[in-house]
Amino acid sequence: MSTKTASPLRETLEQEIVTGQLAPGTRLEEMGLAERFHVSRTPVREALNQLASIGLVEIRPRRGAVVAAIGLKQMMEMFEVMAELEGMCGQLAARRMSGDERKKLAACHLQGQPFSENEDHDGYYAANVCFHECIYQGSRNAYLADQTRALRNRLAPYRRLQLRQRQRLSESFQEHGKILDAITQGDEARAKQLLRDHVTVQSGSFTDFIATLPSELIRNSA
Amino acid sequence: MSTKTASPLRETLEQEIVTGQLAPGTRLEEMGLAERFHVSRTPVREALNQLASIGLVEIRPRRGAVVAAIGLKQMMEMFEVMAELEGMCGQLAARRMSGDERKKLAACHLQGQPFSENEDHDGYYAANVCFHECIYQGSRNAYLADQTRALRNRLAPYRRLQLRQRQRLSESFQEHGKILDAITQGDEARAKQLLRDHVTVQSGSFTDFIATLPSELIRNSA
DNA sequence: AAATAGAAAATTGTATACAATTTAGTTTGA
DNA sequence: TCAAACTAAATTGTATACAATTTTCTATTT
Repeated sequence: MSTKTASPLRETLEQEIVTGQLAPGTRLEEMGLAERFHVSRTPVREALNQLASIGLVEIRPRRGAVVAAIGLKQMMEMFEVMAELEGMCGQLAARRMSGDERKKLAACHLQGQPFSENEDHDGYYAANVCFHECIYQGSRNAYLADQTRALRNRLAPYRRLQLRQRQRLSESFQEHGKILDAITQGDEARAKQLLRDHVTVQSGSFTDFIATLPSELIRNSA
Repeated sequence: MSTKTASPLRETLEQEIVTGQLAPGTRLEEMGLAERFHVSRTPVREALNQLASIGLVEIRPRRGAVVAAIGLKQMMEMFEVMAELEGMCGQLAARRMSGDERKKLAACHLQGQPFSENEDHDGYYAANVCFHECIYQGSRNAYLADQTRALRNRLAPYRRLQLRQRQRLSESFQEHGKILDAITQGDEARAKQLLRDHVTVQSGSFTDFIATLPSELIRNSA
């Protein structure tokens, strides 16, 4: 909505939430944010509204805004949807990607190799985003890409922790290799299945994933 | 966000957009809406923000808000996603619905029969919503249900027109019957496929659908 | 007469002021 | 000493005022 003030504000907060700088459950007081960004409460409220609409913050009427803490049930639900959307992206990408796009995807993949070998989590995280972004674009469905990206961002604070597990990096990299093959060969069904699995169970059991999450990040009674 | 004022305002506007009372492309001036609802511009802006986040209105910075007009390309993209989400709902519903829920779905289905036979479009539309809502609930995935419902609402102004086509009602009713069967029998794959087709091509060609849309409703250059 | 430039009006974005509700702190009672 | 109730402070929701940009209308020139 707002152009000059509220928009950068939204982006900054979104970034901090997605990266985990602002942990789920953190209170977001309008006055505090207004002072921090040297603006009035009005654009702050707009930004919070927008973040609430994405689901990144939760606004309880008359009781302020907090960084959204996702309950266990809801998180499983979101991963279930995420898997399907990622799978769909992969399927469409396998069908529709141009030759150049396939080459670029391969390049993105290789770019992650050194990070994977050196266990550079932050580096691999960036390469990982790039790889998946390529697939989103390749689906040739901008709306699907937007939705999938939004959900990925919303789950990012949790997925990020997951990638910190030992050996998760090399596993992820190997899976990317298989996905790249399937897409390169135009094998829609296989690309879909691989991407679905890649996201959901992340090659290990979902229970393992849950077990590694700090309990503070999970809302207890929701 | 806001409780007393902005929330009902949002619901009213959303309803009017979804039902087509406010046609795509209609300008939404803040002052005008403020006077109409006897409130200030502040809650109006909040409501518009929320509607923009759902995608029901488009806000161009410094240039006001209009009811979102979906371009042809984007509409096809959204239908593609919608089909997948509906199919997923059907698949999960076939797997997870309780006996009672299946009975309720059957009841919803039968409820639409008279409307279908009498060509009562408004009546059938309501029954149709009920039928699909049952499936959403049955997926036991509240997040998926929310997303699917939101997309359905966003496409509602266009789908509504489609249902007005001759014989579309009885076709839809017959398809519902098959879907009900698949879900009742727990045939996940078939339920998924049937619901996918039900949404997308709507049993006829997508081109036919496009051809029946008034050109005013489609944004020409986007 | 048409087109362009300028000015005025209207509309959006932001800030501030006010009202209402919630939360926290203190006091009083059992 | 603990609990409950009342008061005060803080925070959110709404309204209004002001600033900035866009749009429209008019006037002048070609």
